[in-house]
Amino acid sequence: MNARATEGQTWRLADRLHSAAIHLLRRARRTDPLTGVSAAQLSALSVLMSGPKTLGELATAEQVRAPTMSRLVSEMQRVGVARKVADRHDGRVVRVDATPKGLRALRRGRVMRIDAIERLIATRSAADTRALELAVDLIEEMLGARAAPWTARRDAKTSSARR
Amino acid sequence: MNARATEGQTWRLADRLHSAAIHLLRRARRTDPLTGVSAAQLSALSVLMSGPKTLGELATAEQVRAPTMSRLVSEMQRVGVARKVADRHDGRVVRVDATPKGLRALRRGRVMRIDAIERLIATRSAADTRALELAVDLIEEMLGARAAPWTARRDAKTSSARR
DNA sequence: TACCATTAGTTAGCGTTGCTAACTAATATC
DNA sequence: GATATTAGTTAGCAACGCTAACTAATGGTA
Repeated sequence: MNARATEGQTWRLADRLHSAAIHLLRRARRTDPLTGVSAAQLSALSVLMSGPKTLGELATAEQVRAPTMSRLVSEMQRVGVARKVADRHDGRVVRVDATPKGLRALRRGRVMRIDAIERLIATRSAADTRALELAVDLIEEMLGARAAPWTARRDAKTSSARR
Repeated sequence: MNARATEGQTWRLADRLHSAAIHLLRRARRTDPLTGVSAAQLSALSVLMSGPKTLGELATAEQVRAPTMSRLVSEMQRVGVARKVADRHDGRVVRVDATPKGLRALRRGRVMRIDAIERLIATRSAADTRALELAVDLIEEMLGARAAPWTARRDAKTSSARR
C-alpha cells in the first residue's frame, strides 16, 4: 500500500468519524428539552459542577466571549440554577456557583444523554465494547485530553489505560 | 466481574464517548467561518448535494420546522448558494437546488473539517487507525447505519430546545 | 500620592437560527 | 362546489453568538 492510498484512507476515516460523532450527538441530545434548562446552561452547569468559577473562567471553558457568558449567567441566576457571588479579595471578579436546583437539572440531563448512548452500547458484545473503549482512549489522546464541557472529565483511575 | 459492575462501566464508556464526540466536533468546526457560509447553510447544502429537494424535505432532513427552513433557503438564495424553483406539477411545492457556488462552499467547508480531523489521526500509528476504523463501524451500526450527511446540525451547545 | 495601564465584567446593539401562530395558495376529497 | 388538507410564507418572539464601548477595581510606578 503506497503512501498516497494510505492518505486517502485516513481522510475517509476522518470523514466517517466526523459523521459518526454528529449522529451520535444528535441522538444523545434528543432528551435535552426535558430538563427544562437550555443546552448552553446545561453545559455551563457542567463546568460549575467541580466548584465555583469566575465569569471569565467560565467563558474560557465554554469557548465563548465574556459578554455572552455574562448574559447567560444572569439568565441562569434569574431562573435559579446559578448564583453570582462577589469575590471577597478582588472587587472586579464575579464568582459563579451552581445552585442545588441547577445541579439537579444537570444530573437529569446528563443521565438522560448518557443513558441514550448506553442503550446503544448495551446492544453490543463485550468485544465491541472494548473496541469502543480503545477508540475513546485514542480520541481523548488526540485531542489532548482537555477538561470536558458538559460532562466532567472522568477521573484518571477509572479511565482505562491504553492497551 | 458481576453484572452491576459491567453496567457501571458501560455507562462510563457512554459518558466518555459522548464527551469525545463533543470535543471532536468542536475542533472540527473551528474552520467553518472560513467558508463564508454559515453552519446551518453548509448543513443544508450537504443535503442538497444529492440533488434538489422540496422545502419540506429539507426541513425534515435538517430536523427543523418549515418556517425556519423557508427563511434559511431565502437567505441562501440571496447570497447565491441555492435556488428556489417552482414545481411544474404541484403549484404549492418549492424545489430547492444548490448552485455551483454553494457546492464549492460545501466542498471547501467539508474539506477543512475533515482535514482538521485527519491531522489528528495522522499523528497515530497504523494500529490506532485500525482501532478507530473499527469503532466507527460499530457506531454506524449502533445508530442504524444511515447514509451519512457529512455536516449537519450544530451540536448541542448551540441548538435551542425544541418543543 | 497621583497617574495611568490593565483586568473583569456589563451594557448596547446587531445578526443568525430556532420556535409558534396565523396566514395565503394550491390541491384533494366528498 | 364546498370543505379539508397540504406546502410554504410572514410576523413576531426568544436564545445565543458577536463586537464596541463603557464602568469599576486593581496594580505599578514616578
